[in-house]
Amino acid sequence: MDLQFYNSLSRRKEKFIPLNPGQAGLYTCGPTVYNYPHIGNYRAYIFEDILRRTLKYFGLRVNQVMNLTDVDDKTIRDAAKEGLPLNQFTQRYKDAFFADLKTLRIEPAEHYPAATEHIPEMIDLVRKLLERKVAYQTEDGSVYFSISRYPKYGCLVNLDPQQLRSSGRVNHDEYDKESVSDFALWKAREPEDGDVWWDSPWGPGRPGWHLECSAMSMKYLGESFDIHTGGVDNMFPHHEDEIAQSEAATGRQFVRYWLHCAHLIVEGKKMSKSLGNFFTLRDLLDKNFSGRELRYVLLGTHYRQPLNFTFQGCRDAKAALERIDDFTERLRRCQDKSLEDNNQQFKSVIERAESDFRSALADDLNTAEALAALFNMIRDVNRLLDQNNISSQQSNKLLHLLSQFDSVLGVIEPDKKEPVPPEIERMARERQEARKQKDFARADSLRDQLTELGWMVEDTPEGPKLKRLV
RNA sequence: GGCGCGGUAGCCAAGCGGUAAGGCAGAGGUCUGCAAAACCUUUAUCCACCGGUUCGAAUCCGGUCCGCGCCUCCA
Repeated sequence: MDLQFYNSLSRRKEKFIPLNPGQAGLYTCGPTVYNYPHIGNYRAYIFEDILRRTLKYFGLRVNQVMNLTDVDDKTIRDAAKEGLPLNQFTQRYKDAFFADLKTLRIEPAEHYPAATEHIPEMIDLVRKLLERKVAYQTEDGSVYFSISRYPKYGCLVNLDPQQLRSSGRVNHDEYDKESVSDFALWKAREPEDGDVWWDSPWGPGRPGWHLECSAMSMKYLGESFDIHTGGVDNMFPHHEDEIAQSEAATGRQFVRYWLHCAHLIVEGKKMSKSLGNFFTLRDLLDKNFSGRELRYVLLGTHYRQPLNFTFQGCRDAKAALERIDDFTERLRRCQDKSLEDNNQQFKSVIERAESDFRSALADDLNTAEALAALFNMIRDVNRLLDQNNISSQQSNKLLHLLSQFDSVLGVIEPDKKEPVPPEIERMARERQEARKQKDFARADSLRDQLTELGWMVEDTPEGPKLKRLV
């Protein structure tokens, strides 16, 4: 099955045909590093991670660029509030971001360009736009993009430029824009900016918000590239403006496929600090949920569907993952038994799983369905396992298949297990001894003691198994 | 007001023209010394509501109600 994605540009699913066969250029909107990201942000990053991993699963070489926005109104404002130099302030959040990526098992991108390190590229772009007369300079030394000189404006979000209302949010310093909807390419230095400014042909200032993404994506991926992603809220104005300024500068199509992921709500309500339902990854870890569990929760809903995040959902995820863990553990312990010839049956289980999994992902990254394919396989194989009808060679094959699935999902591999303390081990052995003597009262009392210490013991045909209670 | 998304079992959630995936939870059973795990059976005659198109609709069209997002710096 061919890979297809829902392209926001055309509002329909389209077969994915990369610009260069066998490769995919991917620009994923990254964090503005002025704060710790919340779980909604992570929904976007995990969606982007699934996209990346799926492209690889389908044999494409991926070149992913994720920007770090380390200069904008908020970074400047908050750094000043804390009396820190901008780069020192943003470094804290960059570090936290990368730590979180690890916790969430998000694969690193090939490039993480920071806006502050690409000022010259941005200035070049502004220069080009001025040359092409789609931008103009104002008296204070700012440069704006002129929407009226770019007829295609609004193609992504289907907005009528005439209808853009002038919101009350227009800054006092933008009074000399030709049109309220024109957006800043370069912002002249203001007193509040402190020492955050760069020299430019138009005087000291800093880049406009959208400029970095155009400049950096084109630098690393070329003037025209395959895929650009972000949250739906970024479609306007951010992505719309990116398209305008990039295509006006190059005369070429900027991005071929735009993918946007929907938002996350919490217990049916919009996440907001005032409602007290605003969570960072740290908050979840403090509540004893793992990154793996959050990742699983986020994979359960298709990325273009609003996701209702609940703590019940996190608990459900825990249980579902335990089912996966029990299964992989069972495969690892699997030993050859007296086997009937089950090759035909085994083959059909594997084939169905593989093809269902593959077509689920191919169809616009349907992770919910991919997960269903995984669980169907688990049930089928458990059935064979119950009949002692899986050879060790077959179980190895299955473990290999699971790791292939996990190269996309990133949730199958268990978290590092706490080693079993010797004392616990000893008690389990003692209990096993008691069971052999048919001293079940003693065996059960030992099991109760183990439970109290936080360990569950399960008796399996291969001997007792200890599980940490969570 | 404009543009757009959604309402599917107790909860989460796929499916988007051919007769309801999957996970969690619940009930009964098999297995087990007892458990746990696993497996089996079971849990929506029905997909917000009302009309229409069709041999056939949760899926398409129109309308109604409800929830949500964006409309200049929020994933």
